[in-house]
Amino acid sequence: MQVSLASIRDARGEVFTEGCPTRTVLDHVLSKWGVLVLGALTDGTLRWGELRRAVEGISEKMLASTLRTLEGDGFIRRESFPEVPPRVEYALTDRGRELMERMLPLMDWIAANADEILAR
Amino acid sequence: MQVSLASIRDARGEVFTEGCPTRTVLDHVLSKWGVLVLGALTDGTLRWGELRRAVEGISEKMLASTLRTLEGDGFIRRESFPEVPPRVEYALTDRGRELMERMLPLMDWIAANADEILAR
DNA sequence: CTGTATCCGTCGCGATACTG
DNA sequence: CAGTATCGCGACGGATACAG
Repeated sequence: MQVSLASIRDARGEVFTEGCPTRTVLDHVLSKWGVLVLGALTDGTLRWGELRRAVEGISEKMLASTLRTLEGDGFIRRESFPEVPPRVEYALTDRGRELMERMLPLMDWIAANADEILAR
Repeated sequence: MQVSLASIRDARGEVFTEGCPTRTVLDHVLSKWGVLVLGALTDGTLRWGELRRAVEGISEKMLASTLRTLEGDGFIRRESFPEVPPRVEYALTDRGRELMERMLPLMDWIAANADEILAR
């Protein structure tokens, strides 16, 4: 079971240098609420209210903030419809789907092993 | 490019329920410093001091705390040698390697795309 | 060298109220 | 329905000093 991170190390052998853009993206994408929001959007478009209910426990403030960050990074797309009452839909972009293709195996493994990991 | 999270949804269609063990493991493993420490250990054993230097910017307090959490979850193993001066080595366990097998493609993709993602 | 203990700032985040 | 504005607290985490 050979695993290596060599391809993403810099010249000094460091993983993700401080101040490096990678750290920022890592923080956005792997944040407490970021992963859950991205996960919720993985199998389809959701409206604001649906998202709020799907990501159990998230506050409106954090949902808004997380959505704006992920939209700013181009992982999700916001589409608002000029109706009454208002309707706004959120969905993964192509970039977001690329990301989730890599994230899903990880979340899947964690979901499958969480109980055993915490059993102690 | 079809992607789905259906396998890890619960009966109510929610992703990771609040209070679920999965959320805890997610927080440990995807924490700001957790990913970097795990990443640093990915291609081999490191001593405390090496780890501190490899994970640029981490404080001693957070390094200690992160290591204890990840050790508690069984992702890393701590081995201390009764020498003077003291020597302590940290390495991934089998479980840790299983985790990193799933995490590395993600980190790799992020490292490769971070610049473009933040370019705006 | 490998940590632990303590202090203490800040800011992440939740709660609440309010608006288009 | 889909958010924004404001307040306030608690804990996350950095700096420093000290210990084994």
